Amino acid sequence: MRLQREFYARDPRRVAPELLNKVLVAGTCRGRIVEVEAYAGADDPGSHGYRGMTPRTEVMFGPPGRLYVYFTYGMHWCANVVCGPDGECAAVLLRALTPLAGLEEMRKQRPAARQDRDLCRGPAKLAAALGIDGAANGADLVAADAGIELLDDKTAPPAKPGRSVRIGLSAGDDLPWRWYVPGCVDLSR
DNA sequence: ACCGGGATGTTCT
DNA sequence: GAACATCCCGGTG
Repeated sequence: MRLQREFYARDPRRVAPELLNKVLVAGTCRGRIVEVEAYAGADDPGSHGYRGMTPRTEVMFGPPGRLYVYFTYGMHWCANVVCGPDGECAAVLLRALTPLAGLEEMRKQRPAARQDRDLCRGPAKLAAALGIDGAANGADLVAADAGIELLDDKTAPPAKPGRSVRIGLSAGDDLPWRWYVPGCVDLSR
């Protein structure tokens, strides 16, 4: 069943570990979430929203359950799930998936991937594999806007998720707000 | 396997 | 003008 609004409307550090083992659907593609990172607002120097709302980060401050998709390094898109109450800056970055369906489509959209295990091993890789770009920014997952939604297929999150500091940051890199499925072969890096 | 550098352009100072 | 929630490729061992 599809995740509902109240699931998202909480602290991203609470939502993040619960997103593990949920299923991301985008068109014909599906993947199981195995790695995430939480981002907050004014108290999180690693967040895009640290210095307040800008045109780019507007969605992050809006209602929960929407997709925040940003462009970085001149070529990559990354997808977040907006969390917390409307008006607060909070989101969870999707960092890695285990591919479940639509593998042919993913291979087409990720020509550089040598093996299927490389299709969704990283935030920009999974966005490319599922065809998620700026057009999906602000899409409401609860309404399955743009064919994108999050499902609970009754696979429980890991009882003891792995946890570490977040990856690739120059500030806020001391906060242990990354969670992952321990031992999973599809993690980033 | 690991490491180093280049790609590429939007966003904000 | 600098930074950037990254990835890919080509080097070496």
